[in-house]
Amino acid sequence: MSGGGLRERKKARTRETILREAFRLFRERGYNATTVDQIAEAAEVSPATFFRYFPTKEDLVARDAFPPLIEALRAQPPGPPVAVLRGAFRTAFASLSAEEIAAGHAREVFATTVPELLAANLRRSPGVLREVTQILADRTGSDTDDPRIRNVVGAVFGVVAVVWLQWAQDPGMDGPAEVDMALAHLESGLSL
Amino acid sequence: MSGGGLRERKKARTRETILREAFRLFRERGYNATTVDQIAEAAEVSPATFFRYFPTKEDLVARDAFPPLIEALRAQPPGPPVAVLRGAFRTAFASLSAEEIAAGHAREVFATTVPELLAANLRRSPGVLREVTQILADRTGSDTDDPRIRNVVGAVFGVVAVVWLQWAQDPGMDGPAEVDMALAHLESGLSL
DNA sequence: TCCCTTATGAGAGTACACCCTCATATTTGT
DNA sequence: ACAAATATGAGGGTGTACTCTCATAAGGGA
Repeated sequence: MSGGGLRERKKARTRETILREAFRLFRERGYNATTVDQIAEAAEVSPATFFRYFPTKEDLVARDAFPPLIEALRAQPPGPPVAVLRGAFRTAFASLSAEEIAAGHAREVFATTVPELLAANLRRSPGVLREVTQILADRTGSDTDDPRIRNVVGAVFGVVAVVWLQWAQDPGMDGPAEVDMALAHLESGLSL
Repeated sequence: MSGGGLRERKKARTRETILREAFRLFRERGYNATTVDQIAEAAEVSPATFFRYFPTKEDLVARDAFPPLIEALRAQPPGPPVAVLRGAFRTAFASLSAEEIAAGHAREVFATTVPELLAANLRRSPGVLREVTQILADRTGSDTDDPRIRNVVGAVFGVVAVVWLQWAQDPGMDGPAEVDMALAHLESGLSL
């Protein structure tokens, strides 16, 4: 990871500096109130350079589509779809270090706090939803647009989203554990 | 409703003209590619006047938080939460005319297509979720932050959202009916 | 009819994301 | 050590949402 020439390392460091300073400023004065010029100045690069690293300001916060989930989903043993998805979430979280989860959470807090960022993230959600739906359909041998699969995916992600929202507001919460419990609840038919 | 002085009527007409022309332009050239100046010109008002009617461009598309749902929810007979929510959706849709549903759908298509608008709509979603959660908690006599209620709300809205997304892409679909079927499926434990 | 309130237009002005160009500095391969 | 490739800075430029001010016009009540 630390390999590559000096150029690569400098680029990576610049990139991290920009990210770090940007999030610091976001935290201090909010996303909208922070201008690109301010971020550039704090990171000691020119505004032009900022845009060479991040095409848009939103890209600072756009995260990748949680690839571990897809991978974990493929590796799940057979079972009812909700259980399979629950297992996938569990496996995916287990594959991350505590630091990774914490970092992801910090970013997530922004993403759920600032609507513009939420939208930037959501922009790629349909793709994830489709992919998950596709995998589940393949596994169960049903059609891709089987409404039942669609409903399962919707319900699961709805539950996860709601836990996520709550986690963003209550940092003391154990997010992954809470997700698992919530999915167990869904699995058992949302009983009271 | 058509009462009031001439002033009121003119204002209402101006407002509708702006909305109509704006959506026409959006349809023709897209949301981002349509400037406020163009909308103002098409509606034959000055740009300044545009902003007197709509504080921001996004407000053209921001819809109210589907008030019929809240109302219908309060009026539901007692029962398990998922069934109550399902009934609320059914009642809410029934209270709307076909035109209203179609208009809402058209607007929805924009809202799911253009990220900026998605953000504008999402901005009020947490409020709706909280309100629905609150009502359900009151009805069942449980605490507002009872995870079970939270999970139910998440699952229901997740399912509805997924149907909604599909509806936005397939205008031939009977949205309300599909929502009802999907919620019935959820109610029965997402069986395959 | 006269006055008061309010809506509008005109137009200049601001803020900020994002682009372009070109000169300079830094790194890499030879 | 040198040349080619590339990263950066400086700084000017653009588009567009949104604001402000002020003069004019239009509606409403007496």
